Amino acid sequence: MDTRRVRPNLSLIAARLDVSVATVSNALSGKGRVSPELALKIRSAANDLGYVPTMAGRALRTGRSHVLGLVLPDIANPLFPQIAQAIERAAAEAGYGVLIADSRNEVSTQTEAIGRLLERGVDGIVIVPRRGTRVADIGSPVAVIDSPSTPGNTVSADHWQGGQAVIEHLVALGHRKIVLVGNNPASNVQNDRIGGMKSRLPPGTEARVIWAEKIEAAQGPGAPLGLAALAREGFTACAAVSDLLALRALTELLGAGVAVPEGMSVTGFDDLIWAQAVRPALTTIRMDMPAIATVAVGALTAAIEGGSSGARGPVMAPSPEAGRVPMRLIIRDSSAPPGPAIKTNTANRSSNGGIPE
Amino acid sequence: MDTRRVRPNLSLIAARLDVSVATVSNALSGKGRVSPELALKIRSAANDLGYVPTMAGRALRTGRSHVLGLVLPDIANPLFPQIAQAIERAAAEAGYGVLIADSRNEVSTQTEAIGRLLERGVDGIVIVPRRGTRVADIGSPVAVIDSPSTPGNTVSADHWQGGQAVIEHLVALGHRKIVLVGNNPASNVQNDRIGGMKSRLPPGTEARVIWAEKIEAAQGPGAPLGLAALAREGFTACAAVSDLLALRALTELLGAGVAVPEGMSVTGFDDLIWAQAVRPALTTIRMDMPAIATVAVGALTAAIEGGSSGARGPVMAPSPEAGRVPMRLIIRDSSAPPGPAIKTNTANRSSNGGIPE
DNA sequence: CTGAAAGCGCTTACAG
DNA sequence: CTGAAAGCGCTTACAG
Repeated sequence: MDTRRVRPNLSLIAARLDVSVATVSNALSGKGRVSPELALKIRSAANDLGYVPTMAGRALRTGRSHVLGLVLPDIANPLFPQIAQAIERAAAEAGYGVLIADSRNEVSTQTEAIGRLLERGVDGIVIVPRRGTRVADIGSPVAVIDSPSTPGNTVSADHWQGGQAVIEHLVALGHRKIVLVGNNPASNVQNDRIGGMKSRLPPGTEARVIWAEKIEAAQGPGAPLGLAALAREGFTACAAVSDLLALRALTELLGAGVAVPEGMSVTGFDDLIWAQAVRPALTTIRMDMPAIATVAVGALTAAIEGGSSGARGPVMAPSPEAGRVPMRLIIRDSSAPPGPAIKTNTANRSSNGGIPE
Repeated sequence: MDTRRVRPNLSLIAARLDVSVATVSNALSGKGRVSPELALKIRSAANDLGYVPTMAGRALRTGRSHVLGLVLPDIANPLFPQIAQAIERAAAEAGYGVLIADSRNEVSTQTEAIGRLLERGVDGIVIVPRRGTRVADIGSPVAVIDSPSTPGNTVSADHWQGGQAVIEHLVALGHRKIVLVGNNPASNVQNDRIGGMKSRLPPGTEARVIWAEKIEAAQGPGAPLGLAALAREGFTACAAVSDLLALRALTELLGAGVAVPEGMSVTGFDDLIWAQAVRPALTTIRMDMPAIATVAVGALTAAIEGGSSGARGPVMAPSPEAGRVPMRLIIRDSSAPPGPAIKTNTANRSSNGGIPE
């Protein structure tokens, strides 16, 4: 009754048309060793039967799975959707699937995760390390996103340039006393961002760097960053190394009665989903994930399909600079010129703070 | 020179030990048809050679890839990390890999994505639809997370119960006038959450439902939700259907000078990463993703490995109720008893709002 | 232009 | 307990 009980294969098509499987294979792969008429007939038969090539067969024969692995040592990282989406698209475009693996931020699990991926026969691996864990030669093409490990196989956002763009923006708005807010001073990415910021401070400007983890270590978890006090000292802007920190800064300032951006401008990094949800919406700077993914996947597929000796181990940009993708500033409402002696956001508010007596 | 030039296979091991590949296969798969001593020798040889089974060969022979597909129609959804992590873990535990596919929130792309996954030979698919798009029978086991499609193949957080838990919490704190904040009235999930909230309002309490999209449609994009005015009307708490909305509510309130939680308590939904980053940290309610993933993956693997007729098409809970996983309330600082006539958060603030004159 | 054959690495009846 | 053989679906020299 059910005509398509079994999944059709090349033999079925061949039998239907009374030709050989080799010819069917050649016709379908379009290598052009088949007469146009026959090829047409074969293709339409394949279509009618709902033929879908079995990857296992192809993979076994060719030695290529056309699957890439994506290792996220910190899958809880809120950047993950952007990364996964970009990699998946770039891979799909290149004819590859993406197998994910979570290494739960542990080195041992990362090794395991890579192993599992390799067992599943991935042709190459994209790794996004949290800290710059050095990725050993795994005997397969590897592309590292965002933290240099083995030189030459890394692509990354240009965090330094991103930091510069933020400061240029704030300085152009007229800010002269700026707080730079980091979380963890041991992070390469954060140091790059802050380094870039510092490098663009014109003479006559003042910057103060604060690290959230240090503050918490000293004053206990959840301790306030003390930005309201800095506002009182005359700082008019605060540039955070992440949207998460910017969010914390923003709510802390608003809660302390410092209006944003009038009392203090706030900027973030990464343009995560909530940057647009807060009020004021967050000025931030965004990685060009599609570009980064294209570089990573492109390097991988080149190594895979190029074959031979180059196909094993790290691939990618020969110089560390080559793999740096510029970041883009996105200006929203949380940054503005320093307030003209605006005291606070009392304008929107009844004298008792909007709470009925 | 390089001893492990080629990837070792069963034949290599067999040759090394002068036994048949069948025996090697049996020894390694531990089916117990081999004498203990031989099995031991084979296993150690396999180990020495660094043998890793080739999935393509196994898949071709057994017809099982041991890979599951994960279709995210909205990969940009901030819940994605939680979902992907939970599914990946549950799958890995069951011996399956996870291939991701992004359908970019379009129906046509969703069909394509499923097709790509099927071509790659996945044994089953987990789908997380954004709206309740009905998933057609694709001839493979399917588990749907979160939006009922074909009845009986869905697992979901119990959004209704989650809404109830939020209101119970607020009512217990003493709130009697509560704003319920939704985004899109067409969303099943949001309606479930709000429905649950309403169902737990005791007599004598008052609730007002507002929908962000409606407000924006009427007053333009980015229009304020008007929560400060509601605070003035005597509302003391605001329960949002998502952390994103709660974040918007929180910043809007703080910006308007209404202290949180003193002037108004705020609660969210989902416990996304930023719920802990804001000040005050957000009281919210969390889906039990690991449990949901376990149900989804378990149903899939049962259908796959159970084989026979049940292996095709939707699988899972027979009744719509069976697949409902309870949500858990997480109490943080943004909810508290209604302020005892606290006016605003002036305590932390100099009279001019922290801005130097 | 077309086909017969070999083989990728594995597992599974089946025979001994 | 062990092995010889077949076959999963595909592609690729090779021969005609």
